[in-house]
Amino acid sequence: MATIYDVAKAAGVSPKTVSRVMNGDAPVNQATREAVEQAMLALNYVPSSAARTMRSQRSGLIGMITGAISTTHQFEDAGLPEIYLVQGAQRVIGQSNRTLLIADSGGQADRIPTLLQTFREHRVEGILYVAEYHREVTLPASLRDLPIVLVNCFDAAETPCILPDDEGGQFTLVDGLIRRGHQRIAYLTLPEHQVACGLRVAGYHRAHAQHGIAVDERLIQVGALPSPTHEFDLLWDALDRVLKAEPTVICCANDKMAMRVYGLLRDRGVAIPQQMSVAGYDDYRMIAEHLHPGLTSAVLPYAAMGARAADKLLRLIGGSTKPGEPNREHVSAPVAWRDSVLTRDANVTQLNSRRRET
Amino acid sequence: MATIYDVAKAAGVSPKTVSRVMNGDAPVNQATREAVEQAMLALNYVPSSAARTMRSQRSGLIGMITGAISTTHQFEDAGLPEIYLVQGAQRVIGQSNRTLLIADSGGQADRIPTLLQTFREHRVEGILYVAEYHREVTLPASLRDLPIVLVNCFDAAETPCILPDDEGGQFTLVDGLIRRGHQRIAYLTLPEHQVACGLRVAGYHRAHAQHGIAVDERLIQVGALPSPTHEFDLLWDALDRVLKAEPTVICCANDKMAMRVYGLLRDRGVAIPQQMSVAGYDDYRMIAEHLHPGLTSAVLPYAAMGARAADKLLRLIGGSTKPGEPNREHVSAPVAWRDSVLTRDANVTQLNSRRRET
DNA sequence: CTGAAAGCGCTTACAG
DNA sequence: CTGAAAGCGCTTACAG
Repeated sequence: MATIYDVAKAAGVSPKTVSRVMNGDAPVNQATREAVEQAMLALNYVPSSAARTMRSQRSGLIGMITGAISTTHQFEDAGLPEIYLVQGAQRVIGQSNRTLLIADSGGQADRIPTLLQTFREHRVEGILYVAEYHREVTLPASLRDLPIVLVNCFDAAETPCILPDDEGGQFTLVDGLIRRGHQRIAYLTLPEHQVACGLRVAGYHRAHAQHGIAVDERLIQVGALPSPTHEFDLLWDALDRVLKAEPTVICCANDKMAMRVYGLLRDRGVAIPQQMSVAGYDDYRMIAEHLHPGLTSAVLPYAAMGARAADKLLRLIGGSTKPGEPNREHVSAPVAWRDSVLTRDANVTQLNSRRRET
Repeated sequence: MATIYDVAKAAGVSPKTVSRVMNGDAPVNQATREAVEQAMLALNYVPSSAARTMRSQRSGLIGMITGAISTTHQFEDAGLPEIYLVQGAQRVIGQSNRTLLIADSGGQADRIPTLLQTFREHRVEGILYVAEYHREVTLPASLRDLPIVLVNCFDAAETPCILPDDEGGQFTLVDGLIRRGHQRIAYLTLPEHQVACGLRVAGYHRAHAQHGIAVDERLIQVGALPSPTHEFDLLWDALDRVLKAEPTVICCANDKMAMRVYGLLRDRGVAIPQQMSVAGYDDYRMIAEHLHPGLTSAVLPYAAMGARAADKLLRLIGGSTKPGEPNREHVSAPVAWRDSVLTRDANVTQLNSRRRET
C-alpha cells in the first residue's frame, strides 16, 4: 500500500507538502498541488487514519453506546425506531469529518465496561450514550473524563443531555383534539413509574386547562404494564373503565397500544373513527401508516434528537458551547394527523387529512 | 496518558514484556506478569489501537455498509428490524476481538464512495454490505480488493453472500396451514419483480404439491405496489379478487400488509380468525405481537443472517473458508404461530397456540 | 511556499 | 523467559 513517502517521491516533493495538499493546512503552489494530486491518484493512495491519529493525537472518532439497539426484550419491546437516532447523529458527525463508532450492549449492562474499553483504545473524542426509553440513568464513574452527551436519558449529575419534549407532545396532541371538537378525551397511559407518563399527563392537563375544560379523572387509566405479560387483560379492563366515562377519542400511551386498542374496539363492534377516534404516541411509521385507518400519533423525534445530541457533543469537544447553554435540552415535535381522528364539529375547519401541525 | 514505556518503567521491565503480558503472545514469568498488571492498573493504562494498527498492519476493524439503516422511504418503508442484523453481526465480530464500524448511506447511493473511503483510511479488514430487502446488487468496482460478504443481496459476480430462505419460509408456513386443515389458501404477494416474490410463490406451490392439493391460481394476487401510493386501493381490489375464490386463510406478503388486511377485513365485518385466518411474513414483533389477534408470521431471520455473514467474513479474512463452502448461503427460519390462524379440522392436533415449528 | 528532523506508541524481527 | 533496536506512516515544531 502506497505511503505518503511514495507519493512525495512520485511528485518530486517532500512528505510534508503532500500532507499540506491533503489537509489544506497551508498554502501550496498550484502546480505543486496538481503534481501531488496526480501522484496520489496514480498510486491509489489512501492515507492511514492510524498514523494520523497517533501523531496528531486526535482520532476523529465518536463513540455511541446503546443497549437500545438490542435489548433482550424481556421487559421492553424493541425500541427499533431508535435507529433513526443513529442516523441523525451520524449525519452531523459525518459533516464534521468524524466517524461514528457504535457499540451495542446487547441489553446486558455488564458488557458496557468492555465496550467503553474498546472506545478508549480507539481514543474516541466523545461519547453519545443512548437509552432505549426516556429514563434516568447513572453513569459509570469511569466515564467522567470524556465529553459525553446523554440521549433519551438524564442523570442526577446534570450531564448534558437531549430529551424528547413529552409534555409538549401530548399537549399538542390534546390541544389539536379539542380544536377538532373533542371534549371528552380518554387517556390510556404508560405505567406510572415511567418518566414519560407524568410528563405527558401534565401535557394532557395543560391542554384542557388552556381551553377551560375540566378533566374527568375517570378518563385517565393506566393501559400498560412494565412487563408485557397479561398486557391485553389489563388493557381490556382499562378500556372498559374509560369507555364508561363516554369519551369521543382515546389517546394511547404509544402506537403499539393503539394497535391493540384497534383490535379490542373492533371486537366490541366500535367503528374507528366514526364511533371512536384513536390516537397514539411515537409515530412509528411501520405501525401508524399501515393501520386502517391511519393512526394519528404524536411524533417522537428520534432523528432530530440524534442530530441535536451530536451537535451538542461536537461543541463540547470543540469547547464552543454557548455561554448560557442549558445542560438539558428538550426536542419538540409535531403531531402526525391521520384518519383515526374524526373532526366532530362541522363548524371546525377541516384539519383532518394527513397534515402535520406544530 | 500513560504509554507502554511508562508501564514498563513502573514495572521495571522492557516495553516488549508489557506487550507480551497484554497480548499473551509469549510466556511471561508469573511474578513479572503480576508486576506489569499492577503497573497497568496503577497508571490507568489503555493501549492505543492506532499505534497497534500502524505497527502490526492489522486494524481489527470490520466495516458494515448499509443504506438500510436510513433509506429515504420514498419507495420502501424503513426496514427497521434490520437492526437485528447489526446486532447479530456485532456479536460475532466482538467475539473475534474486532470492532464493527457502521456506515450509513442514508439511502443515497452517491454517498457510498465517501463511506468506503473512510473505511479504507481506517484499514478495515473486510466489509459487510447490507441491502434493505432481498435483491440483486452491483458492487462498485473499487471494492474488488477487499474481503466482502453481501447480506440480504447477491450479485452476478458470485460474491459470497447470505440470503434469507424465502422459498423455505413460505413453504413452512403453507405446509403448516395445510396441516391445520386449510385447503384454500389465498396469497397476496409482493410486486412480481421482487426477488422474494418468486421464491415465496414457489414455496407456496411446493407445499401444495407435497400435499397433493391443486392450486387455484385465482387465490394468488399481487397485494402491494413498488411505491406505497394508492397501496390501499390496490390491496382492496386484490382482496376482493381472492375472496371470490373463497379461501379460509389469507397469506400476506409481509406483516405490514397483514396489518392493512386486518383493517380491511374488519371493515367488511369478517372476524379474524373465526371467519378468516390471516398470516404475514417477516415476524416484525412490533407488529405481530401487538395486533389483535396476534399475527402468525414466517420469521425473517435477520439476527441469524448478520451472525452468519460476520462468521463467513471472518473466515474469508482468516483464509479458513471450508473447501466446498458455497458462495451463497441461505438462512432458514421457523414460523411464529399465533392466534390469527384457526385450526380448522377437529381431528388435527391442536398446534395453534403461540408455538414455533421449523 | 517548501523541507529536514523528530516523534507519536506500539509490535516486529532478532538476539540472547 | 526477556530485551535492544528499528520501523509502521503520518504530523508537529521548526527553519528557511
